[in-house]
Amino acid sequence: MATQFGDRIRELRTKQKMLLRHVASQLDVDTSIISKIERGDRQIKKEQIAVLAEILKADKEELLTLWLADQLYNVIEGEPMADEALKSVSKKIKREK
Amino acid sequence: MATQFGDRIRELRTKQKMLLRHVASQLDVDTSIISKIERGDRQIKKEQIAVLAEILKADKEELLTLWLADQLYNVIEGEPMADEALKSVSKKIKREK
DNA sequence: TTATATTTGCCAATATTTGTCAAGACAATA
DNA sequence: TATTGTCTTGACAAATATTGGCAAATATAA
Repeated sequence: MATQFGDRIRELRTKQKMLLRHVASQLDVDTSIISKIERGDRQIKKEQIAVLAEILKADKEELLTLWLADQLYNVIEGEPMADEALKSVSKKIKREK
Repeated sequence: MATQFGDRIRELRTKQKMLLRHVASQLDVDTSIISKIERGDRQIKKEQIAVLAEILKADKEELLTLWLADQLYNVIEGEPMADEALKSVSKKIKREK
């Protein structure tokens, strides 16, 4: 299962003609980790997102938003009550503002 | 930090004058676990929700929805991009239907 | 083919989650 | 005050999940 985050960072990387190992060495992990993250096999750790954004010269907030959306999706995937739960949370954070 | 789920099941339990140990023994866990779940100190396991709904004679879907909302909230709590991420996920699940 | 890039499966280390137990807080009441 | 029953809390161990590295397999390009 692909992730929005993974698809996006692969797009960013390949458009800049960077190799997995370029990203990997800067993030200080094995090449295979980046491969897995891009393909949605693994989730990147939240703290790594900002670093990755720098490496890819990408907007940190954009990547974080995509990552959050993936996390949210993991929670509600396949849940019949997903819609209700999402609405409830939306209301809650609006109240908080 | 209280949870919607915890608040609700405590309400259901006390209104029926059930004790923590009544629920605990039926769920086959220690009393302290139920206490913590009600107070939001711990998350209940998803598989336990249906069982708990039976114990409390509650609507399974209602409890599951509350639980999902709590999980979603955990993901986006304190995130500036929470709103965007939520919208993105809502759209995605609508497309899926 | 050869060389390079990416993917995949598996492993050990680490981190997180789960439940138990024991001690303590609290309220009701004898 | 002492006792009883309920609930709460923290420390701990066991079970589970996550993480990254390695090496082999597979793709891609020249």
